Amino acid sequence: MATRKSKSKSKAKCCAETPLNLDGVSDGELLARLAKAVAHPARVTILRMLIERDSCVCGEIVGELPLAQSTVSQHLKILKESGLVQGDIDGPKVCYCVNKPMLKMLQTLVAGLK
Amino acid sequence: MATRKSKSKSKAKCCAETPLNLDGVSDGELLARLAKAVAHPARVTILRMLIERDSCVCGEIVGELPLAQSTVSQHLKILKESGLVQGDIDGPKVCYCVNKPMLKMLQTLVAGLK
DNA sequence: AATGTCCATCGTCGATCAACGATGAGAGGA
DNA sequence: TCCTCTCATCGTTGATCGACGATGGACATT
Repeated sequence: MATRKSKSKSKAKCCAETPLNLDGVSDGELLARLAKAVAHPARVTILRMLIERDSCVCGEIVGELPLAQSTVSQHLKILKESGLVQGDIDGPKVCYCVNKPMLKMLQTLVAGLK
Repeated sequence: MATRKSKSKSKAKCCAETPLNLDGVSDGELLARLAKAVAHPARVTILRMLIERDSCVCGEIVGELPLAQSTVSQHLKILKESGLVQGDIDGPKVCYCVNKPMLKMLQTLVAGLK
């Protein structure tokens, strides 16, 4: 599958949509959680990178950050746990992309502070 | 400077506006900092309380949260350090209010994630 | 002057974060 | 098969957070 690596639908959204189930979480707590996920410069960078390109392989992220691979993986894990990001396995690589509904939720909650 | 006493009971904005000097801080770092300030449910509650009422005495905040006074004071300190909130001494009390330009900045940065 | 109220700060303790190297699991390519 | 590449996870270390009680300072009232 040599064609798989650079081919797989240039701007493809690799990730299936997640319906973002929010169990009994108040929106205050949800805002706090999402804010916490964004509360680190490296994670802001990662998030922006994933937004700019529609999806992104983990290795590219590591390549652009002055951090060890394991550290980047940790940040990605935090972003995934927050729901802002999801990742799908694509062969030996892992493709990450933004969970847009969750990002929208964050934006709505922050915009609602007024 | 005459009546800066405790008579200012009404919805007075007790706080002078701060020009929010952001020296060499990238907007990614700024977003991370502001997000960190919001990244706790108690601080979200405090922020919303300060937004709802135009200003708020510290004691009222303590009265509405299930936390010790010292803990609330810590959260207020974090919010102040982030620039999202400012506090002015008004006699024996301390009046807190939201720094609207900074809140607006947070909203702009989050809304810019797209 | 003495007292009471309001709030910030200190010191502490357990929990979590942030970073790293090392190791391991999967998927291809040789 | 064996090896390489990619990524997640483990284990560790130092720093920071989050909570509390206790202390102390500034101010108003007595």
